[in-house]
This record gives sequence, C-alpha cells and structure tokens, in this order.
Amino acid sequence: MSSEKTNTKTRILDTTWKLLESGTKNTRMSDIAKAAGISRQALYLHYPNRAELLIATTRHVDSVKNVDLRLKRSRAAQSGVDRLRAFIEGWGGYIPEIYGMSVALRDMRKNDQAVAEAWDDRMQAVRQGCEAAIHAIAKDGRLNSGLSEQIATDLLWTLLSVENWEKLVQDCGWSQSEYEENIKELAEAALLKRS
Amino acid sequence: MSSEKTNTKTRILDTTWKLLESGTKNTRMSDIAKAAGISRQALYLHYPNRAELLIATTRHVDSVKNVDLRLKRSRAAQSGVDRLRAFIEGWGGYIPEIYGMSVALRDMRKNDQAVAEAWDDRMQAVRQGCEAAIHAIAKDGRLNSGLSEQIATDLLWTLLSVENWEKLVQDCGWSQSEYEENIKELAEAALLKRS
DNA sequence: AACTCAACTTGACACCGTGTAAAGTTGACA
DNA sequence: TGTCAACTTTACACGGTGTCAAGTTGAGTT
Repeated sequence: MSSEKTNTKTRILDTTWKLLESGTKNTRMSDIAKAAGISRQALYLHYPNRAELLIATTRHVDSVKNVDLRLKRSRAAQSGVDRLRAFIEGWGGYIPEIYGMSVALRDMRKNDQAVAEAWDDRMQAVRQGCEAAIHAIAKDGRLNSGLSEQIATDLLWTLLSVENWEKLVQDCGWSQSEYEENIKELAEAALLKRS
Repeated sequence: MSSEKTNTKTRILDTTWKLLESGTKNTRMSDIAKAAGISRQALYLHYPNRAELLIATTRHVDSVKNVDLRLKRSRAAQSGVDRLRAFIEGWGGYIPEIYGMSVALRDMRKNDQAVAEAWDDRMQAVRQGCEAAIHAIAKDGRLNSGLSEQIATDLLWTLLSVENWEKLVQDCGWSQSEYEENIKELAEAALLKRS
C-alpha cells in the first residue's frame, strides 16, 4: 500500500535526521539502514544514493520545522533594526536544530553536485533574508554610511553562517543565547549608522 | 645520500603544496606521486600516510612563507588599534596563500586525529594573535565596554576564520583588498568603544 | 486455494582510494 | 665486485558506495 511505503520512507528520513543530529560519526548507509530497521539494500530501494537521501532529509526537516515560517516572521517587524534582530533570532535559533545535517551536507558538497546545489539553495534563502533586513535598514536611513547594501548583505550573511555558529558555540563554548545576543550586538555595531 | 633524500622529500612537499593550491580536486596520493615524478609507493617511503604528508606540507609552507614573522610584525604597532589593523593585514593577507592547503586539512579533520591537532594548533596561534591585539586595545581603554576581552577575542577570531575569507572572497566575489578593508572596518566598529 | 505483486531480504560483486607487502632494478661509492 | 639506499612494479586487504540477481513474505485478488 502507498501508506505503508510512505511510512517506511518517512521513517528512514526521521532516522537519518536523528542519526545526523545525534553527533555520531557513523552515518554510513549501513548505519542508517540498521537504525531504521531495514536492510542496506532496502534503503537503496527508496533513495538511489546517499546524496539524495541527505537532500530528502533536509527537505523533510525543513517542512517539519517550518523554516519558511520562522524566516518570514522577521518580515512583520516594523523598523529595519527590529527586522534585523528578528531575523538573527529566527535563523540563529534554527541553526542548532539543523547543525548535524548541515555538517553532513557540507562534507558531501565537494564530491557531489546535487548536494552542492541543495546547500547553495538553503544558503541563498538565508541570504535573501539578510538582503531584506539590510534593505529595510537602508530604507529607514539607518545603514552605516560606509557600506553599500550589497556589502552589508555580504557581511551579514557571512556573519550568520553555520560555520561561525559552530566556532562560537562549539569551539568557544558560548551558549545559544550568548551567541544570539553577541551576534546581534556585533551586527548592529557594524551595520548601523553611528548615532 | 642525505642531500638526495632531502631533495626528493622537499620536492614532494613543494609538489603537494602546488597541487593543493592549484585548486584541482585531484590530490590523491597517486596524483601527488605522479606530479612529483615518482611512484605512489615511493611517496609512502617518505611519508607514512596522507595525513602526515599534509601536515608536513603545512609545516613546510609555514617555514617557507614565514608565518611567524608575519604574525609577529603586528606586535611592533604602537597603539592597540594599529595592532589590530596590522594583525588583520598580516593574517588576512596570509589566508589566500594557504587556502588550498587549509581546505585539504579541514576535509581530513573529521577522520584523522593528527590532522585535527595540526589544524587546531594553527588556529590557536591565530587566536593568540587576536588575544594580544584585544588585550592591547583594552589596555588603551578603547575596548567596547559591552565586551569582555574573552568575548572580544572569540569574536575577532571567528571573524578572521578561513571560512569567512572563503565566503567573502570566493562566494561573494570580493577582492583581497576589499576583504581586508571591510573586515578592518567591521572589527573596529564592533570591538572599539564608540567615540 | 492458488496467483500476483510490492516490499523487503540475502549474498555477491565492481569500483575507488588508502595503506601494506614483497621482490626486483639502478646507480653511487667503497 | 659487492653493498646499500632510493626507487620501481605488482599484488593485495580493507572500508564504504553502489549494483545485480535470486529469494522470501504477506496482504489482496480472483
């Protein structure tokens, strides 16, 4: 039955997600299969290769976690500055939930075109959020006069990378709220016009 | 003879370096051997495995390029702020020269303890430079009052990561001088007391 | 009760890149 | 002439991905 099929498929995705997010190094196809309670070959019946499985998993997680909603929430903000803050909270708060997956995607990027594109898509979505926030700030006349909207967007986008979150939270031992607070401060100090 | 041996060994390191820095994807042991004009097995006679070869290559490059000198140059600066600028120029200007290698190291990090340690060593050296610059700024009474020296060091260190350089220069298409200028501006805006 | 069909299993194998092992070549120098 | 180090060639084991082919199992026809 189609519902049976769907159950197995989503169980695979949930298992993959869990495994990636658990921080375990072992996310070979055989590990995922074992964790999902099926044979390695059955995995290949549902997803043609590891790349497609990972990509399907990110899509699955995005829909379960409702990224779009999170990122769009910042659009409700009145001022550009509030928008910036809301966006940093929205995206910055999402990073820890997808960190394991993004590490896996990153690792496959070099060797797999499809994965590279999927990753770039995600990052472009984030970039658009940055762009919108910067544009709103510029419209308010609050953008640092030394910066073009383009440069400011590049900077904000870079600042909000998963890699920076990783470095600050994982390597430097910051808490999530320290991360969000300090990044907000940094972004405001760097991007806003000195008043 | 020992001089012959040394010649081959350093030729291997130079070849590896060149290959990594050329941006070519192919840096398997066999590719390196071929490029160095020896058999794959001969490579293993000189370096026991890929990890050791890469690590030896980074050490080789560091000594040829004289990183220590570059990073120490910033210590000559009079004020804390000048020191910050000099350090950003010194390290930021070094990144493009070691980019290919650092990508290779990063890729091996997950699977190899020795590589992870070598990478962390490099990063700790950079961190110490950041720490020293921040400390000098604090001593001048110019550190942003919202930041502890620790937090400021974490931020600067993160800001100056190879990953951020990669994103801005490779992905956003910035020139090296745009990178250095804008990062200096950003660092100053974020870290210095508002005057 | 026999038939079918999809979902799954088991087992084998090819490919790639790393690393190991062993026997053979070459050339400098004692 | 003999030795020794540097190197070569050939072969193979291993781990992980992906493919292939021949079962099994069980629910749903007919």
